[in-house]
Amino acid sequence: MGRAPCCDKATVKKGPWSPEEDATLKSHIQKHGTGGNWIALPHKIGLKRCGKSCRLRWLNYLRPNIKHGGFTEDEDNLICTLYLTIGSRWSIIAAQLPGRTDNDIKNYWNTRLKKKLFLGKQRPPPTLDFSLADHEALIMPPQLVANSGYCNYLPQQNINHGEANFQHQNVWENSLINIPSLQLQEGISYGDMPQLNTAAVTSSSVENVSWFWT
DNA sequence: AATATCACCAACCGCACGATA
DNA sequence: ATATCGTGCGGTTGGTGATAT
Repeated sequence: MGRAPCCDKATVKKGPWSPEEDATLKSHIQKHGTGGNWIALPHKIGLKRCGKSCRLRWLNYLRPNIKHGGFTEDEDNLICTLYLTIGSRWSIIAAQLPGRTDNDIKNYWNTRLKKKLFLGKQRPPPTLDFSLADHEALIMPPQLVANSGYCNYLPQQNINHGEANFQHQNVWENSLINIPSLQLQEGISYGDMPQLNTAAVTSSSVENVSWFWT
């Protein structure tokens, strides 16, 4: 037996939100908060919506200080850098971009940035397939948390030698390296994109991560 | 002008996880 | 210890407008 659905799908309304629904939800949350229970919220305010749908609508659209569209070059670079570093962990990436939602960034990546970054390339970008513990170790050194910065991986050796070591380092102030530009400037084809050597990545040895050109 | 294809994005779905009874 | 529930997340879908043929 599967898990019980969170709402009655026969009676719940789906599809685009009307301005009236938006106003009802926004007004209630601004006055009373979510009440800590999204499932109960729609019943309480008379919306024929699933609680999850209300939560999504609030977080992605109605919440104050949400920015839509108009991504800057800096934001592009940060998204690309973080994606190449931690993969599709959109909530973590969104946390580095004030006013942006994970859904927005995910859509932006899937529809535009991926194409921009890998324009004309034959294969999709490499997936970074290593454990959660490794992700955490890679992206959350103490300095990173303290400074709300992020880490980066930079090539140490000549890329023509078939193997390049990327050294973990924190990136401060204006020292962010534009990975997409770097790849384009160096004329590296997609086939040269680094594949993560997962065997080289452990929580205890993240200072030097090896990548291999394929 | 009509049709097909593409691009974008809001919203849905199912799963995993943590809290709690 | 375990079952249940609510929440958060990432993947995917479907509607709509823009563009190409």
